[in-house]
Amino acid sequence: MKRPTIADIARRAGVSKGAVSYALNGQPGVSEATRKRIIAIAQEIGFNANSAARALSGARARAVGLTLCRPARILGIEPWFMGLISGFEAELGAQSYALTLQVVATPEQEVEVYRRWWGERRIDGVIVTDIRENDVRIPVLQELQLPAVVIGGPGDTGSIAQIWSDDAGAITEAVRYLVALGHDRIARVSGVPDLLHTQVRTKAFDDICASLGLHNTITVPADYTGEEGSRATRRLLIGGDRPSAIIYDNDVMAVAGLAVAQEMGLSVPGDLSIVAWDDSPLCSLVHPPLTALSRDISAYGAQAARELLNAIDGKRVGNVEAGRVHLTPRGSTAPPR
Amino acid sequence: MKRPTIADIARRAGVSKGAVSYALNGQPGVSEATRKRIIAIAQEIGFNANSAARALSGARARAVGLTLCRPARILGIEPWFMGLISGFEAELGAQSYALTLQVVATPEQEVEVYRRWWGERRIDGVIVTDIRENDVRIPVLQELQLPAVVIGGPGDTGSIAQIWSDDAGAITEAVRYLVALGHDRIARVSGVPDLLHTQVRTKAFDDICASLGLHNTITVPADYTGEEGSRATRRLLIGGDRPSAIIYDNDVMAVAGLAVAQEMGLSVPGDLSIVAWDDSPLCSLVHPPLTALSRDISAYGAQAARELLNAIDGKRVGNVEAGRVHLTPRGSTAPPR
DNA sequence: CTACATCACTGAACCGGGTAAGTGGGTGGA
DNA sequence: TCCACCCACTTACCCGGTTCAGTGATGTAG
Repeated sequence: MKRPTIADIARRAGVSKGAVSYALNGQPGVSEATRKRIIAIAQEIGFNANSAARALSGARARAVGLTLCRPARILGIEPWFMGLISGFEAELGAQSYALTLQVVATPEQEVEVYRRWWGERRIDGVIVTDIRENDVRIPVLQELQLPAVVIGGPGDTGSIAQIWSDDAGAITEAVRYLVALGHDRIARVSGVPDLLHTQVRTKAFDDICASLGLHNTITVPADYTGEEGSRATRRLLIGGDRPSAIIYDNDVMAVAGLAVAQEMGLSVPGDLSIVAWDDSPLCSLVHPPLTALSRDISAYGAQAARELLNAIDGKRVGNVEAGRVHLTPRGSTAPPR
Repeated sequence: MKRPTIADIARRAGVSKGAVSYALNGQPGVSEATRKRIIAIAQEIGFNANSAARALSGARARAVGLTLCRPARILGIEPWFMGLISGFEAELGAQSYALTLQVVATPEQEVEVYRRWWGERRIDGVIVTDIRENDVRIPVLQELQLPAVVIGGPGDTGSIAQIWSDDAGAITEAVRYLVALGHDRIARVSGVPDLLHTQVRTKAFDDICASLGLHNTITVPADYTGEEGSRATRRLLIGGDRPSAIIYDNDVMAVAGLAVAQEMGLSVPGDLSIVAWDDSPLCSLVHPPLTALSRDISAYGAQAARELLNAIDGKRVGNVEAGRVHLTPRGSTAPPR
């Protein structure tokens, strides 16, 4: 009925609770026979060490934190975060770390949550996403000496580890592919411009377009929602010199863009080619299925979790590039008519 | 540098740590002047009570758990879970409860996670989703006396609180609407048949169809993924007596179904009407936008969190019906040609 | 003027693990 | 034979809050 403690085990085994602690943690100080007996008793009565007591005596909380700072309607529909979370879990679960989640509205609130969590010793480290230029969270993490890994970049995060994928290389590949198909009026609908990875992508897009001698290129900023994706697409398509291909910074906006094109009577890919960034089941769900820049988001998350656990263990962690992004051609891209 | 404790505050205020505890928790036993002084010091040095110490001395862990038992690729794309999580957060955050998440593969693993979390005193209660008939988790929750609320139903959950929405009423409304438009060959692509709410919906669908005298009705089971949605739709559309309308148990399958229809050269809604269950931005993103059964998922989650907090406080919680489901007509439904 | 209640606090025990220091018995080497 | 040393434990204290049983000072009623 009452949840068992090591004292219960000690009593049943006829030893002190110190011995039980040594036995259960694989420490030296007990004989193999006693250890086995103690472990058997623990199993039998379904013992689980009280995490609070453990955390209190200097050990770890065995939990890491993640804050999500996007409106719920984007969090829900974008596969990105859930993919990431699944990846974390795979790694954290194996080490029996728990994941603590908080949805917030602003980066300032994220800072507050970090302070609170760390002050309460609720977590041993945090995973930081959606990093911005001069992100307010970085100095706080350093001040608190709170172990962390940043997903995204590369950018300036001081001593904090970073996991990033080669966004610049990916967008370069996408543009080259479209150019090879014969496109020369390529537009891009980007994510939130404040985010560091948006900036990296925009710069790489401008660079490759310039170096290939493309002039009618444009990046329209949006916010990852379908509504903004539609609006941006409409703006691009009603203009005089309408693009023959659009690259979107997420799958949701790409799907919205496809719907706008269809609504306007344009054929995809005949009149307009579409490339989505971050492939997801959504991309192969629609008709025509969308050509996309794919990466293994779960693996990305797993790697981030691994690095965070290293950082928590005091190991120095530097910048790590996660698995490659590659282009998955599908029905939404073709030579322009 | 070192995170401050109540002992630090006590020293600075020149009182005992007992007094500090009383002051910070609004307990009687200190004068207003002293209380204010202590609170000011706590603020100044950025004090946060160590959650482990608090949990250890009999109090709450101030955290609730949620396990998700679906493949990552569904979790990611379906807005449902993230909407629910946002709803939880709104309520939990206000009471400064944390949400601990675990993604698992089977209901048996969920049981294990519950046992471990509860044994470790990591959580004060759990939110249970995707309830099945004779769900293995129910007896365990009762055995452990772990506070819980079940989302979904209504079904037999013994003494455990339930939050449910009127799925039967909703599907009845959808069928009546389609019949009013002139449809008489209505099909349904359902979610995983083991889940309780799928069974509730299937029974309600069969009942209303029978009572309206519809005979060419069929429910094809699927698993919420786009692939299965496509497959089920294809099966329905190539048959001899093809349906003029299909109701899908989630948005993802509905979008997949739309793509299949388009791919087969059928016009939506001309040749086929489509109704999605659980409205989401995804439904208004595609072309034509999908008629859907809408409910406020976040509010649903918030209510569940509220009930769970009540259950944790030892208040008796019964079955609660969450906000209504209503039909949102959009471009994907029309009278059959 | 005493008896008693109330207030504002203090001191110490307690929660359940982790762990440094201590203890007694057995073994080995000189 | 004696000492040193190791093994297998036990003892006791620590972590940082909460809480209960005092305690001295003050107020109040009889």
